[in-house]
Amino acid sequence: MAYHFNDIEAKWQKYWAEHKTFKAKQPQELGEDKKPPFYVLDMFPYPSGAGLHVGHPLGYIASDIYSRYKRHKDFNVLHPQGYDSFGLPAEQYAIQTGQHPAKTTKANIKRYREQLDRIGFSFDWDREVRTSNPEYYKWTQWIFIQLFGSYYDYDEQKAKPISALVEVFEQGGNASINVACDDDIAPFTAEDWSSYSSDEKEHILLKYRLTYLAETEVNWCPALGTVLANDEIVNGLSERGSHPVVRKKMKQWSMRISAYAERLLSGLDNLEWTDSIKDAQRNWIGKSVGASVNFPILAFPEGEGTTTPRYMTGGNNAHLLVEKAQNNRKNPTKTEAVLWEALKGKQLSGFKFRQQHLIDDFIVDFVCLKKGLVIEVDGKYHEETKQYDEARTDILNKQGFEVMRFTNEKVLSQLEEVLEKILTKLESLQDRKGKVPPSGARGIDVFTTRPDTIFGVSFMTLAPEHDLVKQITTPEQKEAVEHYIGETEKRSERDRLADVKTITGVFTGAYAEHPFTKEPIPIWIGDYVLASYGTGAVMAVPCGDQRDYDFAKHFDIPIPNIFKDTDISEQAFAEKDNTQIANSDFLNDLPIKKAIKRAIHEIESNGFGKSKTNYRLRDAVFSRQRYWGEPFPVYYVNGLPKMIDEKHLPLNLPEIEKYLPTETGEPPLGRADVWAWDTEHHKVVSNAGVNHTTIFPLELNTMPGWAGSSWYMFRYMETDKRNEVFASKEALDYWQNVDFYVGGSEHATGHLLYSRFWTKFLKDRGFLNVEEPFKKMLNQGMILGESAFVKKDMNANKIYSENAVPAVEVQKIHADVNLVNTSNELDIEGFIKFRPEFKDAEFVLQNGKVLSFGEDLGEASNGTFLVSREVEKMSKSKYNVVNPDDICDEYGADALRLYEMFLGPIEQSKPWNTAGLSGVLGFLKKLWKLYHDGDNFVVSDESADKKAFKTLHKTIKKVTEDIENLSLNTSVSTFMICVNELTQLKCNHREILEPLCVLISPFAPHIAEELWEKLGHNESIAYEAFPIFEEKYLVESTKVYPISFNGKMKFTLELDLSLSKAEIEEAVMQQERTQKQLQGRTPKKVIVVPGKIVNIVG
RNA sequence: GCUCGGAUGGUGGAAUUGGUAGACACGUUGGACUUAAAAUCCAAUGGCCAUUAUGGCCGUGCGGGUUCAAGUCCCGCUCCGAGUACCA
Repeated sequence: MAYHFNDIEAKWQKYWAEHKTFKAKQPQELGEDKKPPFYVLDMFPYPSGAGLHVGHPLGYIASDIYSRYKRHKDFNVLHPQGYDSFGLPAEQYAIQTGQHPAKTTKANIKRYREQLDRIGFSFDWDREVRTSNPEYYKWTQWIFIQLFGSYYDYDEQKAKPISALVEVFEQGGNASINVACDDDIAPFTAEDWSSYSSDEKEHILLKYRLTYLAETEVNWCPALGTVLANDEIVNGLSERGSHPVVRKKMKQWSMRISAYAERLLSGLDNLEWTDSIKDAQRNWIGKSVGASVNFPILAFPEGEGTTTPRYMTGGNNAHLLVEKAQNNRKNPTKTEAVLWEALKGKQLSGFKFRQQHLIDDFIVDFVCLKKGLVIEVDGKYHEETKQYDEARTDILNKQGFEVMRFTNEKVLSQLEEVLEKILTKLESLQDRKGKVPPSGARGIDVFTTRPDTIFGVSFMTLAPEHDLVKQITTPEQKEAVEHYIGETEKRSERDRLADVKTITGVFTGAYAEHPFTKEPIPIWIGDYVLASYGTGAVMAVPCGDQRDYDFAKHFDIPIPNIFKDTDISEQAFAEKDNTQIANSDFLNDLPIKKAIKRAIHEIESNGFGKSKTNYRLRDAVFSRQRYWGEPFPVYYVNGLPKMIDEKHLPLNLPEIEKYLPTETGEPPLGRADVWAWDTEHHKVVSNAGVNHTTIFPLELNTMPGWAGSSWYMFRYMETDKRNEVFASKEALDYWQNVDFYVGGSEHATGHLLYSRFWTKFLKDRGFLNVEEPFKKMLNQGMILGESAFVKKDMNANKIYSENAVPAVEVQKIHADVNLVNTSNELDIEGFIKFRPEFKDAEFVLQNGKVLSFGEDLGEASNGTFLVSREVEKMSKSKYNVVNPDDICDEYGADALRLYEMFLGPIEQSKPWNTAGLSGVLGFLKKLWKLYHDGDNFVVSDESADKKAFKTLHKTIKKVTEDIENLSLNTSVSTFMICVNELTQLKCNHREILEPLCVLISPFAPHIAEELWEKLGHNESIAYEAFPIFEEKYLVESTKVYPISFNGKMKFTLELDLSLSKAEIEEAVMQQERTQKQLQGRTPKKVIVVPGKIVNIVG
């Protein structure tokens, strides 16, 4: 009787579905049966319109094998499946066709289910979830409300209800709390708090909630009326339609995931995940330890009042002159000294003068900034020509300064007269115009991981977007700075990052003061500093940081060296080991690690800053301007968000006519007519009713794709009470978390991070009792397609077979792989139907024969047409998609399952080759034959011989180990070897074939069930005990020793395992072949490893 | 640049702690069966040189090293893949 896989597979798939064979038991159903739970989960698919290709089931097959194995091992296995059914493709399809996304999603799911069912997965479909079902997203909304109602306490490292924070505020304000919050919160006392209105209180609380509304910078495309993700922008234009994109601030919901940075990082240590995924998360979280330091800004001189014009009047190159000016001050000429004696300390009728002051790119001798009067004396520093003096005066005039010049002689001989002239002039002048500096800005906070290099600071750089930039920029530099900011705004963040080589920046004209040396430090802006990381400002240490170094070189900023015995003439010295600090006051001669500690100590004890840990992880924007997503359970009262009461969930997605944003740029939900919340009747009502007293507008954004997928693993745990709870306590206590998770590694920093975040949050608030969602994870590789190409003459309508290409320029064109057989022969007729544009083309066959349209293409067998093959990602656009349905039709589901496993290590990417399936199909046929004699099922009840037992137990051992290690490709090989050996032995004994059937059932469940039934069992094989390996069947008395000479194996020799080392050596040396190899030489050494090898050296 | 993987026949891959490199398949070649094809079965298949042989030499990306013995361990490269990126 032949192996009719189609009938067998259909029969058992039906059986499993009817008997609910794979239904997992809830704890209360277990009764006496105290099976331990085991939860195996696949990352649920997004049901796309394209259906499944042969690459998709790879992970599902692996997890299915594992699930079935665990059932054989007597676990209560939970192995569910569902659909991540909200998402962009359905919405885009809806925009194009007007079809409701729910409709297409439903159709896609139906198709997915049909395809999945054909492969024989042991899913418990009773627990299916769909993220777009209101009964599911009710709980996604519920979790959002819990997040809104929570804040994060850093001291306790957990989330707590917001009501606890209100109590803290009532008792002591916000001065001494250590909680996660926005960074722009003003301090307030308990009295302040009680004096606030409830709206004010709400505004403040919003800055502490774990999900909050905030102005976020987004890529806004006015033409498309939507926000674009970074990868939807190419060269500053939208990918679709090439419309301009601008950075725009929008009110968006954000998730305060940054609060969990430390726990997300430390939690990784205990997970059985691959190092590469853990590393990706560690990088993403990006913890760096260092210090935050405050650099005071010199813009606000003491004692001059707030009406005084700016102190800083230097130009773009002024930083180069600072040192010179200092020198000049220290070493004045005689004339300067005399005049300064008379001017300093507001002696001259209370007018304050400064000496050797920077204005634009000049150092002027004296200046009264209030009146804008410059006094210059001729001396050793002014040997310039008259022309130069005039040019200089001209520039100073343009900057709003009057210039008076006196000769040395005049000052020395007629000081009184000079002073009088100056005073007269001063009194005749209006106050110089200047912006009033704000009182709030006290300095620039920077974050550094290298506080030890603080004495190497020679400038500071702010991100162009930094709030302080506008405040500190001097009038002289205003134009340059504004121009620069304008230029950077035009570039998207991504472009900026891509173009690392070009060094750009501009001097603000402002100076900060070094906290230790009190020296002025020029403040620049540059786009190599990111507003989004740290404080958006850096203390630049060019000798120790390559980017600072490059910037300094480019703008000719000094590069002081603070590393002992290092050469920084070519590049910065960024190493942390084997060097000591120099030119750094109290840090001199300290090795770097000690210097860091000392520097932090000094910074803290002087009040310049404090030690700080910084994380790269940013809060996640949670709003999308889309239709096909979860609606927020939020309505707005006076612009303040309010949550809909939990009792009234779900808030269903409204119906709209078109799925595009509105004409006014609102998200698609802005098109809904019935989208207002009636707080009296607790229901959604028409927008017309909005009165802002009882009826309020609802949120128009929807949640992002990762909302629903961040908690679905817990939803599967519940069966009955799905409407009352997202999962009952009993169920959560029993199943705990996912024991084994299977999916692609592309979710390393998305889904896998967000679900860890939500799990931790739900645990903090007592809704879950596990800290992590997924204990062990397997990341399957991608199955690649073997694309087929024909070669077309670039200049003629001629298409060539692989080996018939003449010396002309050709172009490769994809041919659908379904038109190519396993020998790479193309079905030309099919190709013309597939690409009608070539219906008039000539086809040059392998033998040079030319076929063209009109001829009988069936005659193509007179010569073949071959395609060339190339491995590419499997995708519709490359016409290399292989449909699992076709494989099931032709080879069977069991063959498909075995083949996908047999291809290679599961985590590795590898090309699909349909031809290879004949190997596994042949194996299944051989397996089938073991149980049959011709057409009859024949199994002997006599006892099997030793060899058969040895083969069986060898197989049990290897397969058990392989499944545990997830080396599923080698277990398929092992089965092949086993069946080959048993065939050789003509073994048809029940005591061998029955365990073999169980052994193979996780891999090829249909054939196993069929054979099991034929063996006389009337229950499914699914819960049979897995065969246990017994050592005794493998015990050997002899070993075939490889005998090697100088490490090279020359021949083998079978020897008794009981022999001692000496006996083995003797036996080997007696061999004629040994003597032949030695050719009369005496071996220097003979290495004998009993049971392994003999090596003769000499 | 940084982080993590990887490189073995014509192809996918095996070799779990250093111990017979190439398991198991695909493909190819030859043969049997057949009117023929399919299916099935048998044999060969890393390269080179031999062929009277149970024969010799070379072989796991490249160059060194450790060892009786290296695909496996160490040092230095090259190339490929993935992730991430001016992270201060």
